[in-house]
Amino acid sequence: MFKLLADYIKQAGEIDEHTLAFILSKFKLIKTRRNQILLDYHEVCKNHYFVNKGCIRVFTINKTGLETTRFFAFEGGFGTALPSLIDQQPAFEYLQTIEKSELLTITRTDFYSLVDQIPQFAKVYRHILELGFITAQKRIYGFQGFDAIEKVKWINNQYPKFLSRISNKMAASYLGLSPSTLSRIKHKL
Amino acid sequence: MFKLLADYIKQAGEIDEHTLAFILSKFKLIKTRRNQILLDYHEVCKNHYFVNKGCIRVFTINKTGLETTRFFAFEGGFGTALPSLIDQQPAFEYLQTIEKSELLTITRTDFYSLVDQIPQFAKVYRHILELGFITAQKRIYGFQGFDAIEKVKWINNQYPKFLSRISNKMAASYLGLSPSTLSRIKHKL
DNA sequence: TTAAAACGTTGCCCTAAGTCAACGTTTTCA
DNA sequence: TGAAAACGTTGACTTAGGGCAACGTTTTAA
Repeated sequence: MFKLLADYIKQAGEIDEHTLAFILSKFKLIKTRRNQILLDYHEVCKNHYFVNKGCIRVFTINKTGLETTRFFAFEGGFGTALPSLIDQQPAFEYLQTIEKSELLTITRTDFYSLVDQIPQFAKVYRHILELGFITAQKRIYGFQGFDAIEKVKWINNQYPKFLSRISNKMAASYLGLSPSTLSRIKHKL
Repeated sequence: MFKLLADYIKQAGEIDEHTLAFILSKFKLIKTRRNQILLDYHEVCKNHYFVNKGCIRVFTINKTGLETTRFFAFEGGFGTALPSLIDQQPAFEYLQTIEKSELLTITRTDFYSLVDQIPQFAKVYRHILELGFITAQKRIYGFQGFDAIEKVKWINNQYPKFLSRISNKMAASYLGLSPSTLSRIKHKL
């Protein structure tokens, strides 16, 4: 049950079994349904989630009702409303499992206690942040100056299973396209 | 000369004068010209820069010759090609001072030594990453589903001096607009 | 289990924003 | 300091992709 998470932690640096077990003891398994909301728009985020199975989507809805997907966390990755978790302001975004999922969750308090007390876990957090930053950068990089076809090729390249795993609507809202445009392009490719 | 940087470090947490002085001793002042390139496209990034005066622009040019600006670092902020600095791969982006600038620079080696040896500096790095991540997120957030006018209002809101300080061309390449469109919108507002 | 709601795809039309070009202004650098 | 290059602005034209609607399919939930 903790294998994926243990691997994730180990990859950030050497760690003894005892410390690892202590870290893991702070995580709790939760099972969620398809389309279950983990965090509502106006809530302050209090948990970090590691995806053991399934997928977390981070998305928002603006005043005109347009839905925008910011991020997907798949098996073996962390997902949360990080800005809200960091500064404890309302999230202004939703967290949702878009498939039946198994998540390992840790409270914000426990998470930052581990960061402050256990140097190896500080490294893990550093790794999460570095990866998050690079991912966000790549996305800006990947999107600016790309037309619709290039965006779709880009996502196929970054994560080949993306379009078959994610619904047309959510994929479109991630890529910044209308569902109809994405549908037409998939047909064309 | 080190005042801004010292303030930046102090804001991440309590620090004694001696440790602070040790950290500062690793930074070196460099003065740069307008439009001076600090890092070339295929180079691996070896330095982190703190902007004391002036402005660093991070940008890239794709195969069709289109220039895209990823980030501006102004006075009191850090700027570098962070993905390249982290993983020591070629940057595929440029660093440039777009105004006559004064930068406090530290080598990658010294930077990560400080991160590993001095807990307070690890906090500074954590802060840089958290801020970078949130900034990148806000930008994706701010841009998706926005039309040209909304983007311009957004940037005026985020950083009111932006359009007067940054050239039309660079501002357009940051906002993902053509220079003509940005020019027309500025006229309209 | 089934009625209702949501989704995917496609056609038609429209509009926001890009391209290109012209021209005056500003910046560069030899 | 002055010629050349780059930039900003504006007009005329073009086009990528969004909006809307229709309709069949899939999903939801009572």
